[in-house]
Amino acid sequence: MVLQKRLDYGFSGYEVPAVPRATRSARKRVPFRKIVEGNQISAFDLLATVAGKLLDKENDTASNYTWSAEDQSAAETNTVKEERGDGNQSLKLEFCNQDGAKAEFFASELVSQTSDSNYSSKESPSLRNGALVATSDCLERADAQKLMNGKIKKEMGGLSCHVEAGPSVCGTSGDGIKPVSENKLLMDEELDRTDKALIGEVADKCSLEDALVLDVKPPAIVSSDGSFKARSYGDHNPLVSFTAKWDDVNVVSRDDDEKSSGCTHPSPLREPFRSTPRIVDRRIRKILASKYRKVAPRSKNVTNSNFDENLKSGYCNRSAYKRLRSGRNYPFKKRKFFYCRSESNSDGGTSSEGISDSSGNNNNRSISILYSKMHGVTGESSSPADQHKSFTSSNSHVKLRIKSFRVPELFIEIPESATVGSLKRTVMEAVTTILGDGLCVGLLLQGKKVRDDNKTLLQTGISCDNQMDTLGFSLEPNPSHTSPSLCPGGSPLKLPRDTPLPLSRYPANPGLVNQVTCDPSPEPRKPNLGNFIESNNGCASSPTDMFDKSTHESKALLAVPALSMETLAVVQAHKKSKQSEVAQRRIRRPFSITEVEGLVQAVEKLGTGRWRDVKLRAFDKAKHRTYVDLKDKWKTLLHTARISPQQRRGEPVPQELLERVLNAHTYWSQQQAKQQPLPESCLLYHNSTMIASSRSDVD
DNA sequence: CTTAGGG
DNA sequence: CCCTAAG
Repeated sequence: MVLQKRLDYGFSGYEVPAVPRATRSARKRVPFRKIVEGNQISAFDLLATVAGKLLDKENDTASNYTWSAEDQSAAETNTVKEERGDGNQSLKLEFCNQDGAKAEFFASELVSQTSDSNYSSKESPSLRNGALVATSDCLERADAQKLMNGKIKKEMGGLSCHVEAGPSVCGTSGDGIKPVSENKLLMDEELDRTDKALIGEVADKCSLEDALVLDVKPPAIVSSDGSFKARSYGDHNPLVSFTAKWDDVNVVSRDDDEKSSGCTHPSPLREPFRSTPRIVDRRIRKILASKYRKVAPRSKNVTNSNFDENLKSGYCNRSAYKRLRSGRNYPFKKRKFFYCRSESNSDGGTSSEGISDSSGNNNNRSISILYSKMHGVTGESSSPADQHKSFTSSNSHVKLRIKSFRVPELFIEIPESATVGSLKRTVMEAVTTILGDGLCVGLLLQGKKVRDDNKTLLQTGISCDNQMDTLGFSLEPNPSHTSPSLCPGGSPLKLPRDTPLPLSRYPANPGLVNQVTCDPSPEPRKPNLGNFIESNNGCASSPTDMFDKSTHESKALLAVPALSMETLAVVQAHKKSKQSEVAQRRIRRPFSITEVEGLVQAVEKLGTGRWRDVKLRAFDKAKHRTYVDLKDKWKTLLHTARISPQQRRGEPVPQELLERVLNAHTYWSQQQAKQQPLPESCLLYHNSTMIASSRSDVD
């Protein structure tokens, strides 16, 4: 069974620009939180939710308008259209992604006003609140994304698994997740009076799970009998399926005239569900024709928009297999952690071990940072005036501006000897796992950007003794992924200076810029610098000693992005015995000439098939060089020696060494060939040509 | 755990 | 550098 990856993210209080209509105020702060299945956040999801919340508050005069936005990151085309019918309003959001999955999202205005409370109160209390409903015409797909309204969840009682907003869930480990109440407090501070009132209203009206938490994407299947089946992933009940009759599902039903009929009614649907796809198709085609091509197709991201692709079940399975297969932890291979952690729902248990587990017992001098605050900041965005302009310049298009967001609980442990670049990459990897590609991470230290990726953290001034609150990370659009044409209107996303926001969880849009400031970690740090010196001592005789004085052997980087409390906990449960399981790709440490010299020498002596001996002989004290590393280095050396000098990169290896590499290789190949009887054909070939020539002077 | 190779 | 199949 494929376990779904779940991602919990949310925003609160980011600004939504004015719906292009004069009667609407310039911007609305829209608090919301939502959870999706899959690890890809797209503007699509964002938009759907935002739109829903936006309309929640937009109860003014009925008039049709259309607005849309395009997701820069995922090459999805989003169209948001408001429809009105029966005096109720609904918002429809259409999108399609590359692989043809099409879905429609409906954000129905269901906030109960006094006028419509007559039907909503009893049979479906949750319908009183804003709900987001989606349909999909890819029902066959196991990963078809569905939206359910709050009612389903509510009726399932304990299955409303995504109500993580509650302090009981968020605050368990006391490691930086703020209870909602506190968040709300912060939120309020951020808002001006008007917005404050607005949010208060919403909060009052909606329960957490119905309004602030919009549970958007549980995989669902619509069976032939018209019942709506969905799987819900409970905190403690990983895969619980339940069904609900369509009658109970609040779906927007539409006719071809595109008028909404009864979208806000909990009453039975009049229209067979199957009729929807047809309409969808039509619309999708339209969208495709008009807009889709404008979105620069970036294949990688595009594919990532497939939720099921992000399940990476393959990774997980393989990793599990590996864990079973061997218990080694050397070299550290923990990368898969990122891919597997959230699937581990099947482990079921949540754990209170928290992250402390992961950093414990680490004797390396490392900085444990608990990034508990992330808020956006941008230096590059234009002036507020420009931004405002960009929002209002083009009618019928919505430009979302996320003022800030926060990625909670990005836990990172990294040696001081690590480079800034590796730190960035570590953070990036953590974040990317959540967001998908399209972002890069910037590092700010005391407000200044740290650009030199090659400086070590120590050199940069990031050390144990440092106040971690001076450190900041920024999520920036990946330069290689820039696609200027964000929306038909042509005005790109502008990102303003931001203010920290509370409830927010994960950012959704690669067009965004945000910053991460990190608090001092509650984790016990390991500030014993004594070993530092030692670990590089006493190896003066080895060729590797000249190298890398500044780096002590570093435990692999460790980054634990927090997806949610559950996933975090699951991870902990997973590796109770192996704390170091969570780590990162090792730092790249180019071989110095001295090291190459030592390697060549050892191989000349020992041959190419005895890497363990080579390691022992020449790199015994270089703990970061494994025999596999040496083997790999030899491989690359050989390659380097064979290519033209122009094609070589990196620190040039003396030609003399390269020739020794070649000679040693041919010699030992020959030795090997002598021992193992060759096929006759080979024998003939070898005898006649190459062998004799280059075996002379080795050893 | 080591080797050998592909990624 | 990582990952894995094979010894």
